[in-house]
Amino acid sequence: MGRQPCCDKVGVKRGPWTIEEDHKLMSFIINNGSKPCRCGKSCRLRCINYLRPDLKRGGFTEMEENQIIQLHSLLGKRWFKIATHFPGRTDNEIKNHWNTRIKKRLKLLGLDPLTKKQNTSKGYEENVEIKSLHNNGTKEMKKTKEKIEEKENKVTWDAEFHNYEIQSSKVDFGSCISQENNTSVSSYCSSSFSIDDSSYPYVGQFPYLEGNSLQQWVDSMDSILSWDSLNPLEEDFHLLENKE
DNA sequence: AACAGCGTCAACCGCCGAGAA
DNA sequence: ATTCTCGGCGGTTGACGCTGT
Repeated sequence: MGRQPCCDKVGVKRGPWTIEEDHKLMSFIINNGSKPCRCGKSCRLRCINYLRPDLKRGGFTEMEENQIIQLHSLLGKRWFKIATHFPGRTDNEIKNHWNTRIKKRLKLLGLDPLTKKQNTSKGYEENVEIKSLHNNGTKEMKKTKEKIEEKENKVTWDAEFHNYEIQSSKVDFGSCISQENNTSVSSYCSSSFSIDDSSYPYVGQFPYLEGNSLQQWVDSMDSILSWDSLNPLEEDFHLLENKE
């Protein structure tokens, strides 16, 4: 058995993050606020997987997918290593994408997700056979084909949206804030957002970023992302909380 | 309209290794 | 040398939204 999970600590909150907690965490990172009542591990994860300003959002492009497949055959399930080849992507994101989409895509193509070779063992073909027997074959196959096409169209759209996001990320925070005052709370919370909602979900939500460029934020994040100083500061946090 | 099944993804779990005590 | 603590990272879970019946 391993050690007890750090989140078992009394008074340490778990579950989905609230906007307020994100604010606290961002504020804590920038060094003028209190840390949310979460364990360091959870804060680190939240920052890496969600709050990082250089994060790309939206679906993976076909090129990215192919690159993931290639890297997976070279590195195996070392998602962190794979993620280092995709600036703005997290290991979690890549892992999720692999498990939910790429695996299936390879299977549909009759390829073994592990070896990427044509799957000659029964698995895939058997599936198709069973489906044809049970669902009158051609109808089901047509549906599957339509689904694949639909998803591929989505990927193309997602790729275009990516470009939009990349362009958005080049914009200075200061100028963004004035444009983004209308950003709704729901779009901030959501992991996916429409073009109408505009670029990064937290832009405009952190007034203390005003005047700072995105790059400055990234730099300040990088300097603390080792999180070495985070746990000792938990005590300070409690003191600050009591003062509030 | 209601329900079931499925897909997605954020967040947590827990093992492992490194480094400190 | 041993024990303890913590961060890293792959595996897993569960909530939520979407789609089909």
